[in-house]
Amino acid sequence: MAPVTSTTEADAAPVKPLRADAQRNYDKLVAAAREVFAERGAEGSLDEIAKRAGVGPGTLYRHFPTRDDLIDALMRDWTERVAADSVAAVEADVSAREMLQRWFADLVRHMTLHRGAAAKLSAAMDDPSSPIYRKCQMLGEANDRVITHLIETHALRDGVESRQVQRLVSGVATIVDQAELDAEQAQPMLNIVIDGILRDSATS
Amino acid sequence: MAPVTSTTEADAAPVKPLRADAQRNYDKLVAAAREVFAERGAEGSLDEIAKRAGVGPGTLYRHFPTRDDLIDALMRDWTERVAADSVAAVEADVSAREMLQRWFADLVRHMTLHRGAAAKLSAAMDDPSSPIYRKCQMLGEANDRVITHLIETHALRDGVESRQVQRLVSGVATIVDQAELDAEQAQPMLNIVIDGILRDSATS
DNA sequence: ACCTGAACACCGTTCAAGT
DNA sequence: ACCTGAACACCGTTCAAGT
Repeated sequence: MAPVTSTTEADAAPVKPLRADAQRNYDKLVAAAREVFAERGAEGSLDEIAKRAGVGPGTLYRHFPTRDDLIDALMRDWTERVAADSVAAVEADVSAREMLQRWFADLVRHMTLHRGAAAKLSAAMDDPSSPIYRKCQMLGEANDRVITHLIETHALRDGVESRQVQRLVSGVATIVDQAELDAEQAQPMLNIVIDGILRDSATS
Repeated sequence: MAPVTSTTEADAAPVKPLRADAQRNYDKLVAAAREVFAERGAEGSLDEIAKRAGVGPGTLYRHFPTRDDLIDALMRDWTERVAADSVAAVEADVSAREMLQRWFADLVRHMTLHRGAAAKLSAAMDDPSSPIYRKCQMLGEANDRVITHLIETHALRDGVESRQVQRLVSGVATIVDQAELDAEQAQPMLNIVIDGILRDSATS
């Protein structure tokens, strides 16, 4: 939620500058991909994306050799939003339980960017060769931020590892996505996870 | 594990008898599907399956109008194994924690029958129109058996619902599948779930 | 009643030709 | 340096013709 420092939405990516027409095509492809993935999910037709962007299929391949490269591009400002939410969670003046409830809800929401996104992110978590591996790392760092803070506060059980928590919540996000549940239906599952990592003293 | 009462492996399905050649093709298709799904996962080529079975593509469609009908057929004796494991878990003379550890490991193993199976089962859980919905219900009943037993033993926290537990463990199975983790790597996640549903008194 | 295989549609991917 | 679009390969799905 909190409107943290974020570089201005548009361009400014750390890639070498493109020719004007190439940049225009790049942007149109990303916009078209955002549309198609929103409608059809992560397996939406690449042909359709090229068509909507008004370019030939070869142009799509030149800019994005694989489908995941395209997904990665369309998540450019996503990372910042995730990080901002994790910072907001840590800085909030609430109980450990409430902090986890908010953060996990954020995590699930971010991972269900579009249909199939949660599954892709889950699979990429352990695959450094994936184009979206970096995005997963960022997600991991954001989760680390919250979990580490709670460990330092002695709110969590001994032995709780951030990585395991991330996997587990990713599993919840994937289920929410695949079974087309809405956000509220994730809460009971997340509460079990929270009870599973919170120290007994903090229990209801 | 326990070799519970199971009808003899082969035919004897409750469907109307097929003509001899049709039955032979049916069996060859199921066998070929088992192979291909084992190698390529749940999205393996149907063409390839027909080819390996030595039949035309039309024959595959006659017997199995959708991919999920084929998956359902190949899980015919799967249900019994799942049920048997849940009975064995309940009858085992072990602690609640150990019972859950065994049962959840069984559940994950059964759901990762082949690549993509866990995701399919998770999606079908809330979709009565799915050909494999019945399989999910059976899975649910097996899980109910264990969870209900533990509730009656007062081993679980108040408010724990079998359905939520099933979804959560399905999430773990899906992650295990997608990130290609092996069985042992699921244990830390499952332990969190167990801590999340076990009453405090039973904690390590 | 069941099977075959040609035919069609759709999609991903490549690449020669163009600017 | 980048784009186009034809061409190819592969796959799912249908259906007329056969037995």
